[in-house]
Amino acid sequence: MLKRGLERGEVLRALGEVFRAHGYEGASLTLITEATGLGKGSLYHLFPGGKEQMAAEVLAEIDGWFERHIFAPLRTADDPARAIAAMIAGVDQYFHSGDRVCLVGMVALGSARDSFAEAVDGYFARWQTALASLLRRSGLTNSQAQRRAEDALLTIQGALVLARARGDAKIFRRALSDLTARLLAPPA
Amino acid sequence: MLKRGLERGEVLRALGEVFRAHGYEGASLTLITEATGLGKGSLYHLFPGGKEQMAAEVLAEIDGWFERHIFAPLRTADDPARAIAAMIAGVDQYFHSGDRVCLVGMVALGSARDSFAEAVDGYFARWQTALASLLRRSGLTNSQAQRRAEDALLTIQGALVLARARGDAKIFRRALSDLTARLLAPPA
DNA sequence: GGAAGATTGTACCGATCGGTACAGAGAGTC
DNA sequence: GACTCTCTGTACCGATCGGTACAATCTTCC
Repeated sequence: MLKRGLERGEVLRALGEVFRAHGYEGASLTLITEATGLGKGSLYHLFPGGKEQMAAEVLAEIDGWFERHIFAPLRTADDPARAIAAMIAGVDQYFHSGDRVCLVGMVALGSARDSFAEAVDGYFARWQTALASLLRRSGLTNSQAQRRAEDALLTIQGALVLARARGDAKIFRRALSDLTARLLAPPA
Repeated sequence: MLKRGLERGEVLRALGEVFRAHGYEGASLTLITEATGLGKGSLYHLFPGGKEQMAAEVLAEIDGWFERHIFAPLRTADDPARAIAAMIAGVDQYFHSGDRVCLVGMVALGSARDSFAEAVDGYFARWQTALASLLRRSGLTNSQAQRRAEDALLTIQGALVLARARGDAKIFRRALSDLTARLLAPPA
């Protein structure tokens, strides 16, 4: 059991924030011990694989969250409009309306990408497939659905980058609102 | 004068590739000396401000390239369709059709953001303003033009992230092609 | 209470970090 | 050739990096 009842999930959440704030290479063990309140001894006891294992588990936890809250609902929903609204709401919540950065996207851009290529690709691939399957059920052809899902993912990532770059979270909310309309539009 | 006739511009270009490949924090002086062929002595002679100055000058050089090849033409063009096509072609060229990452976007996401906040914000702000001015001349209202320009920047950034994440540069080309159509569409 | 195992803080490791000092090589000028 | 000034390679700096070793401390169960 962990000291002070700290669960592994809480540790992972703290780790996630450190990686988000400083990137994989920038997240030093000093920063990590500060953020988690855990000494090196505890850290390496929990994660014998070191920083790489920490990052891998953080990515897996993020993936799990999206799987439960975003991907799975998309696959099973029967009302497209409601499902899309729910996805957008979930995304808005997860990214704190643009104040929070996407760790998966960050890793993809950095040099740590190669170490986590599979996790990164899988995350976006499953998201796109889940969204496309919903769009197909709403009347789009397979290729239309794939393309529109790709557009959705790329819009979310771009909005996070631009919002961060310009220090204006409203950019993210505007993009999400436009995206909702674009996803619900009738097939061209 | 530089050894072997190496110009400062060439050094900056090599530096840019190192920063792109490893991020600001990941670009160690060892990596930098290898990429530029310059020892520490030369490096610190050329850039007394160290890594931070190197990154600042690289960002400035990128900014200059976009200013000359993208922003300025947008401001003075009289044929919107041609100007937009030229911008898209320039962007496609600069980012090697999706194989190259946007250093400005990368810096924006990383923890080095605060050090270069002004440069990062200015780059996107001038791009958006230049594009919006063209769109206004093509018949859009000011707010429509601003919003559509914002969408363009975010789409480009997102496409670069997603293409990188999925290891598929075609995503970038598709996004640019769709973006062209969206920019040329009549006002809603 | 005492054995066993999980958990922890601390000291320490070699490697590498960004940066400095400085002697000397190279080029230009007279 | 000698003086100047620009440029460069190398040795070195303290700090920090990710990671390991290990003894001390807690829990748990008997």
